[in-house]
Amino acid sequence: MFQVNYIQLHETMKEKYGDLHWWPADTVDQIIIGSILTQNTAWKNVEVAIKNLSVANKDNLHAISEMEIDQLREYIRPAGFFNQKSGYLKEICIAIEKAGGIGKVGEFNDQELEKFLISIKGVGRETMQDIMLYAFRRKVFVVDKYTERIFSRIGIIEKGMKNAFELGKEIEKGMKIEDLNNFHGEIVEICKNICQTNPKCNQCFLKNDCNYAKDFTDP
DNA sequence: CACCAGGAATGTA
DNA sequence: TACATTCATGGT
Repeated sequence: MFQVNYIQLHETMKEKYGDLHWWPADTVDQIIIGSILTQNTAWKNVEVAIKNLSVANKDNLHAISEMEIDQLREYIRPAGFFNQKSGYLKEICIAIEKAGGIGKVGEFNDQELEKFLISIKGVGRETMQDIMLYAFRRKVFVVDKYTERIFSRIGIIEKGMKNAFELGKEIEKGMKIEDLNNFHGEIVEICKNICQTNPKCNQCFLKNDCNYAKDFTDP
C-alpha cells in the first residue's frame, strides 16, 4: 500500500466533490450560530434549530444577544444540550456585540481573533477554528473528530508528528485558503456519507489508501 | 434497547 | 498533561 500525503488526499476528494462552498449557511451570523450548535451533534438537528430561529427572524447575533435565555432554549432544543448551548450562544453573541460587531472583530489580526474567540465560554479549539476559517476567512485548517478519524485510517500523520492537530499546523502553511475551506468540507462529507454510515469503509473511494479498509479485508 | 453525532467545561490524579 | 464525566435530542 502506497503512502498518500495530505495534498493527494485533498486532490482525490476535490475530484469527487468539486467546490463545496462551505460552510453550509446563508449568512456569517448563521455560520457562527451553527458552529456552536453542531458541537457533538448531528447536523440535521442543527438545521432544525437554525430554521426555528430563522422563521422567527432571530437567526442573527444581535437578536440572540438580547433574547431571553428561556426563549432561546426552546428555539434550539432540537440541537440537544440546549441548557448549555443557549448560554454559550448568547455569550458569544454578546461578546461580539461588545467588541463592536462582526465588522470590528473582522479587523483583528489572526492572533488577536484566536485569543478573543477562545476566551469565550463555549468556544473550544474546533469551534474557534470553524469561525476563524469560515466566518472570518482566515488561513486555518479545522481539526475535528472526522479529521482525526480520516487521518488515522489513511495513515498520513507524518513521522515526528503526534496527532492530526500538529499535521494541521503544517497543512495551514502549505495550502491556500480556498483549499483549506474545501479540504475540511470534503472530510466532513466523506465521513458523513461513507465512513459513518458504512463503518467498514468497504465502499469508500479511498479504500486503497485506507488502513481501516485494509484491516477489513484481513481475516 | 444501545449507540452515536462536525465538542467543551469541569474535575481528578 | 492526560483521562473521565456530563450535557440531551433524534436517527439508525
